[in-house]
Amino acid sequence: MSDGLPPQMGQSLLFLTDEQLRKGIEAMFFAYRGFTADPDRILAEQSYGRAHHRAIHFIHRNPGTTVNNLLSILGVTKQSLNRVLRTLIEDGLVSSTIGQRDKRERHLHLTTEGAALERALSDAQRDRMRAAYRAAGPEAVVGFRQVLEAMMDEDSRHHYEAMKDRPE
Amino acid sequence: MSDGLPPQMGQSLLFLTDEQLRKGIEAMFFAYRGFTADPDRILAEQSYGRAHHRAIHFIHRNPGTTVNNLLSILGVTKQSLNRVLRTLIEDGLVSSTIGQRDKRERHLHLTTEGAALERALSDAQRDRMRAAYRAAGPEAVVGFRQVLEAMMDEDSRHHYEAMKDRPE
DNA sequence: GACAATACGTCAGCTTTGTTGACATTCCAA
DNA sequence: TTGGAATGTCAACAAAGCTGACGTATTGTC
Repeated sequence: MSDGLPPQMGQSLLFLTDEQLRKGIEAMFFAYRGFTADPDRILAEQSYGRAHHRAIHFIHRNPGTTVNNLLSILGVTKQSLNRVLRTLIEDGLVSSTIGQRDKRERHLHLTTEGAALERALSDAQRDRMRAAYRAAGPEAVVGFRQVLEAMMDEDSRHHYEAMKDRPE
Repeated sequence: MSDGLPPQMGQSLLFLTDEQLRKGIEAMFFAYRGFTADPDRILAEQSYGRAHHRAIHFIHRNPGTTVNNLLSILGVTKQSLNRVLRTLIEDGLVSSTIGQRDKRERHLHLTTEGAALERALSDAQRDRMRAAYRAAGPEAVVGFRQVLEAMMDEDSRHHYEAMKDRPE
């Protein structure tokens, strides 16, 4: 064990050492900061926060979604989401319309103004993601997504898969 | 443009489409939830939060670090860090000793008890990361890390690189 | 038609974790 | 030696999460 590795570990499993895993954990931590940095700057100008960004993103991706559905995607309580949603509706970024089939439901859409903010936010976030993709190359991108998908909870994976191949 | 792609885009740049970038963004969002889920459960039992986890992790990785240095790694205000640090010191998980050379500085170490919690937290997080690595395979892991590193801010990358190859 | 369940909104109150501002202590350099 | 910079602490506030309770409208079921 003079090499610091369990003796039964062959060359093929070197990527599973605690050392490698620790690097992955720290990379995830630092990268997530970069991931949110650019949208955060835009949001701060309008005194919105990350919670608003998440709501806007998933309403954009699921036009007409109900509050309940959004709740299960975001994984927060309705009280928490409601606070965010209320300000977005008051500010005219999101519209809430009573359901036709089921009048208890509210269907959520981005207004023109909401879509404009969504675009600004996702442009900023995509720019960084594009730079990272370009720097790392196409094969790295495949691996990136594979590891991320394998890291998700069951629930998250369901939501992710459901939206994954839906056109923009 | 009947394929929905800009005509100048060759096969080699398909991984840079907005569609691909969006999938990466959503994968990052959902994966980060999984990434923090297991430690969060352990922390909740002791009425600690993610901020405590981060402090414990980086004190473990940088024994004897000063508050200021920890501050720049974590990227929060000193007041915010101080609150977390105070509870950890009161609870006997972290020791704070006045600097010999510069008496303004405090040097931070994990106590035996603090190291035990650190172990529990990182074991849980490593388990999930290991499962994801194993599922995705070694080549995917290389790509995963490459994209994450390219996504970091300058500051984060410096901190990451400084700790990267330091033994556990 | 009565009644339980569902969907949504809201009030109140608490926690965690971020922020700014004010302040004490310590060090260093002019 | 003294004034400014650096380090860390206390106080107060804000964003965004949480639980619990409750009201209202609507739907579905017995």
